[in-house]
Amino acid sequence: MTPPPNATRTTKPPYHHGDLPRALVAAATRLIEDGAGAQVTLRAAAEAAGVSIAAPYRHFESREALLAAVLIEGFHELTQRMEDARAAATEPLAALAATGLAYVRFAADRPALYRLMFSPACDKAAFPELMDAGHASLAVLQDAVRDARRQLGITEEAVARVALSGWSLTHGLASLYVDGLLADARPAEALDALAQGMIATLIAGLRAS
Amino acid sequence: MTPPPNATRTTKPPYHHGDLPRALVAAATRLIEDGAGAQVTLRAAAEAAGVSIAAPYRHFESREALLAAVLIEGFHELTQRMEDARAAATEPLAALAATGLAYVRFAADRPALYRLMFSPACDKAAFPELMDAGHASLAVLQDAVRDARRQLGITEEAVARVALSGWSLTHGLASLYVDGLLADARPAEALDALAQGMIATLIAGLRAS
DNA sequence: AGCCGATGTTATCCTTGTCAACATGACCCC
DNA sequence: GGGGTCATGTTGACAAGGATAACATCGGCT
Repeated sequence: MTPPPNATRTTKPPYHHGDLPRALVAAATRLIEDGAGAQVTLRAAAEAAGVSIAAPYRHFESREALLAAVLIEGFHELTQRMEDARAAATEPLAALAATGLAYVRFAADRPALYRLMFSPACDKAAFPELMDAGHASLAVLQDAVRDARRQLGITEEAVARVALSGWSLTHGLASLYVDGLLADARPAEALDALAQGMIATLIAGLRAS
Repeated sequence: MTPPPNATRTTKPPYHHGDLPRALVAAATRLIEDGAGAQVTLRAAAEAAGVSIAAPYRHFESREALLAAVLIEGFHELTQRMEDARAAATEPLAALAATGLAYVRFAADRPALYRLMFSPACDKAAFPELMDAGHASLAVLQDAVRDARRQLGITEEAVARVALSGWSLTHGLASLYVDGLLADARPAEALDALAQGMIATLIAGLRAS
């Protein structure tokens, strides 16, 4: 798994070692999910990628920059999952609920990564690309809300605010889950059920206004 | 400010230096809020408290333990604020909304601290007291929900689940705010308005079910 | 008064982020 | 094909910071 299969190979293969940037991101991701969490060490990532300690600096300005790259990829995956879920539904309200559910499921599937994506371990303001990736995820939810505007009975200007409500709700639930503050909701099914219930309640509240 | 005035002196004054544990927690809190964030350094806290580098180890097992103490105090303050807000309202539904609003305001007032309180910088599972402090805050919200059970039209067994919804919503909003992902909602008033609207929507949704 | 243990200090080690100086080898151009 | 050039990778070193050990100090108890 160290040499990641050229899954979404968009950039041309760089130099003689292979794709070191990608290898480093993959190694760091793996380390994070294997328990290192926010304390991933640049040295460990370099070693896992099979290069020397200083090699990463040819591709990343700092440890934090590597972390940012990992998180950006995380946001891309999140965006993808939300888009897929949204596209699979046939009806706007169902699509909206599915989008929210996909969000929570992502957090449940990749808790360590999700945690870092919303942690001060990486100063988002310092990495515009990271901020953009985050906003791209939010945009999916906004689109889903816009599609369900009629069913929700809201105006176009309210879309952003309503999307924010949805994001807050799912993000809050997901955060509590990955932080272990949800003693119950242990099996993933329980979390799923909780998320679905909450989303339904919020939608009901919107329609009642 | 190095020798902190014995503000809420509850433990007996220890030894000859004064109350070093408290001084360290205060110093660390200050450093965190002055921009150090999760990268507070044990050395800096020790220096700010006017003691040598190794002194903190007489009172805290590790840097993380000091951090945990800071966060515990943060949760206590959060609990207090929620309780005050809840007590000030005269009607159950208003009390519930006020409790949620107090939560968001705490995050807005002390963003750096709030951030750390829900970050992987400190492994909550390793500090039972920290976990307890967090649960105490949640308990306030649960009590507020229980008081409004009739108005919300929910059963006693649903209380925990509904409280969780409310916590998720407010925590999500607060998290997005302190993470700077809310480009809008800059002035605190906007955040207040957003929070109130969301809480009202959620309550409406609960009553509609 | 004199002991004891809690508290604080000094010296030191180890990990880790970061940088500078050097090595290498792929690609381009003639 | 051969040499130049620049991106890429390596070695070595430094500084910051967490952690510990050995020593120093001071208050309270007997």
